[in-house]
Amino acid sequence: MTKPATRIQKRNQAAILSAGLDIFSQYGFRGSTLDQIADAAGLSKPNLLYYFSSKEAIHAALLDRLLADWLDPLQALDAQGDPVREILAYAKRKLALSKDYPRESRLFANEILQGAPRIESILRHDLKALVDEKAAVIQGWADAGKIAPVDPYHLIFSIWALTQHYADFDVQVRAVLGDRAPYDGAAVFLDMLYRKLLTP
Amino acid sequence: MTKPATRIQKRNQAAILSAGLDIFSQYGFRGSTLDQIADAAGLSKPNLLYYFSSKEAIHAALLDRLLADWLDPLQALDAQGDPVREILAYAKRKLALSKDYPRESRLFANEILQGAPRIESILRHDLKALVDEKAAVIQGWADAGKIAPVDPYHLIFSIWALTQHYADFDVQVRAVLGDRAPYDGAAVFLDMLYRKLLTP
DNA sequence: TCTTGGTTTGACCAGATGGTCAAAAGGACG
DNA sequence: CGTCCTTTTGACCATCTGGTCAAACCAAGA
Repeated sequence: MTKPATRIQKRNQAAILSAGLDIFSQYGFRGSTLDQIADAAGLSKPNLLYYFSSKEAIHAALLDRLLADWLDPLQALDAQGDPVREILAYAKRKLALSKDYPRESRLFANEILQGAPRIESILRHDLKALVDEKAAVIQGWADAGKIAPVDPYHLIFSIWALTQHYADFDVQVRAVLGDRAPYDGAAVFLDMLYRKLLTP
Repeated sequence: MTKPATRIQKRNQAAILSAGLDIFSQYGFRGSTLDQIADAAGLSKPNLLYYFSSKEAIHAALLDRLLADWLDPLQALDAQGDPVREILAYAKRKLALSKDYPRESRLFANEILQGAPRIESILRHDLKALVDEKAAVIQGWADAGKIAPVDPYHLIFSIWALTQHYADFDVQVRAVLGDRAPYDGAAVFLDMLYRKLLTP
């Protein structure tokens, strides 16, 4: 029996979550302050705490929303599909996530860097189970000779690393590339890399 | 005419830097406190401030020490050597850095995530110059047909991403792999990946 | 218009945080 | 032992930080 959120509630909650994402993704949980977030959201601190009961609550809401979207692309890897195409498509989806949701990627990176205190159990259970399942699929493809015999776990790690790098290390990438756009070259490079790696 | 550091100075400065590395690499600059660092170093806060004039000073000393070691492996990439062997050796050196100095890797990651306020100019100048130089070398190898025609910048990014991932996302990697050792499989995987990618 | 419930705010609080300082304690060396 | 310089500490401070609360403000329906 939860009452429907009012127009103002929706607007302010969205503003707070966006502001929280800005701040938390840059400074991590401990390094972020409610004043910063309230400022970024255009609200006073007590007003912010009217919508979320604590700093923790904002962070938790963001992590919740993140984790679903984060595991989704791997979930979609289809054991019945064409192996190389499936893996390339997964890499492409992850790269698109980095491009379109870099703040979410950095929020996740910050959480992991701090030792993942709030999501370690999710990593240990949900994430591990999902990766185990998909690794078995990839191992099956390798055993059947449909792709080159690669360690499926490190293959998945490599996709995470290569795609998230462009969001997490954005500042460094741009410092090196100057005014050239990162993501076009990245897409071409990743396509070639995985095509050559996976061809038996 | 700087006086030579005493035995006690050396011991305490080393303890402070190690403690600072522990804390800063986990929580970032803003999220770390002097009390935490003093605790980890086994000193009182005023005593800590007797050796380093401020929180900033500890952090700056760590970044200084880091950056030299960080650029070194790429510097060693030899235009006269065998192309594939040189690039593989670079990847191997970076992977060894991740394995042996994970705290340094995470310190760097934290700094970049926060927008690299303290090292952006170094990235823009020193790092960019070094990468430009080595990218030209790799481009030359590609043009000469000695390696496959890959974008040298994204090749270098990929080495950074793939190696640092094991240090920066250590918690996640271990959560997925369970008790299996990450670095042995990683070395084999990276070797195969770059061998297949670079073979013309 | 009045009422009612959601919304916003200023003032406030306890504890944390970066940093200071004078004084005490320790070590090395004649 | 006495001296001098280094090292350590307890007490302290201003500011920041997460969070509370009562009161004021506003929007919308009766």
